[in-house]
Amino acid sequence: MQEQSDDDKEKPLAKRALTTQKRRKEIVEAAAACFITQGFHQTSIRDIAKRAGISLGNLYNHFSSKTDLIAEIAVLESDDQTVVNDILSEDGKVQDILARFIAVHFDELSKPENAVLAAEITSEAMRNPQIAEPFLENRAQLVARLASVLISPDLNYPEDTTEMAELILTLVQSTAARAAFQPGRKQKATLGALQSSVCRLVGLSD
Amino acid sequence: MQEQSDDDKEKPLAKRALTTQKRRKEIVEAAAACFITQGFHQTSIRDIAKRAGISLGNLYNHFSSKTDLIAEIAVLESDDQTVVNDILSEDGKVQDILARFIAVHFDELSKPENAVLAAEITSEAMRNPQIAEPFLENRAQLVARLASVLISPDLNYPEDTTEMAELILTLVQSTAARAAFQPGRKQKATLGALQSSVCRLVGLSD
DNA sequence: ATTGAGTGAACGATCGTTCATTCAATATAT
DNA sequence: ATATATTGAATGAACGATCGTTCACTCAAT
Repeated sequence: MQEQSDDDKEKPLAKRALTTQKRRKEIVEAAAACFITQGFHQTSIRDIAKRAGISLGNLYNHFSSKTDLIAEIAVLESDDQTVVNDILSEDGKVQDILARFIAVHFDELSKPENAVLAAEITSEAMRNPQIAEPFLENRAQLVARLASVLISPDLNYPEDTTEMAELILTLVQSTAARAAFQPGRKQKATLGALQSSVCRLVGLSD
Repeated sequence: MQEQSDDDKEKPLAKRALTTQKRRKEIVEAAAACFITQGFHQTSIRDIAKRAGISLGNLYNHFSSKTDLIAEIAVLESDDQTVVNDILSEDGKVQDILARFIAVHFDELSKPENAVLAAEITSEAMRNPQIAEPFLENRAQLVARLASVLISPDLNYPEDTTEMAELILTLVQSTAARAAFQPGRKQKATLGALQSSVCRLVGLSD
């Protein structure tokens, strides 16, 4: 994997920058793991450094403060919603799109790690504007997409679609969080109830 | 207010025990206030003592540890659900009971202080069994009551009422939490959407 | 020669908790 | 009723641990 071309000046991503990028990612993943098991404010910088396998001082070469790290995690977690956002943008019958959206979003958020991290972020966002901003921005985007799906077909739906989209999103996310600590078998039943509930809300047959 | 009866021995609640009880309550209220603005783990014992207007050492005469205080707050907050529990036990038409339940529960949980504290407790309960236990117990009780309301009338409802009760409770609580940070005017619209949504879920006309 | 990742000691602040002590309220003995 | 002993609320200093952050320094990559 040796490359020595003449115009390498435009690609200064040498060994140095590459490992730096990798190291940064390792730190973020270690931090996320710590935050999930211990929570934001019960996790120390030393915990994260130890888990990432680096020294205490070196962590500060990649992140200037603990707050910055928390913010980064919050942003990355919110960005994971890109997948479900894409589903809502696909073509197809409304009931199919909704069903897929609910199933995928539910599956993701009912994983205990994600549920715990989401709860931590939610709690933190209520107090820390730096966390609330990306959190609310991503949510607004998701609501807008979902609302557009609710308009598109000819479901007789004269009401405020944005309000309904907010309500449905809230329902899906919080139901998934609740299901995260149920046994796997009951989870399927909860997902089923959720699916038919949303259908009922938007005026579709189950 | 002097009372000197013969059988006063059975009522040894003298000045001492009374002020102790009062002081304990003051500490709990101070702690709750601190937890709301700073969160559990960003609040120090010194913060609480200062807010309660007592010394650091004296706080330990009333609570043996910070964890105990957090647990006490969590229990008291969950016990506030007694009001809505009573509403569900009243007699009357199902739609009226449901509407009252939703309105009262929503109003309570959409107060920012309560929303913040609830989020804090939820997050903590996922990690701390001492918090999760009373939290889940009270919730189960509320779900049971709500489920019994869903059975009682002759709404054609062959499905699992407990699952539906869980879903409705989740919807009401999380919608209220979301509304807590909306302007007051939008809150009313959200409550309206919530009311009609629940009606639709249980098969009632709006 | 310069840069920046990497290290661990060190710093000052703050944490939860314990401690010795004071003092008013209560219980007991006279 | 008076004197005495005991209790427990109240205080703030003190302790050891841990916190987030900084620092001087090494060394490989540029």
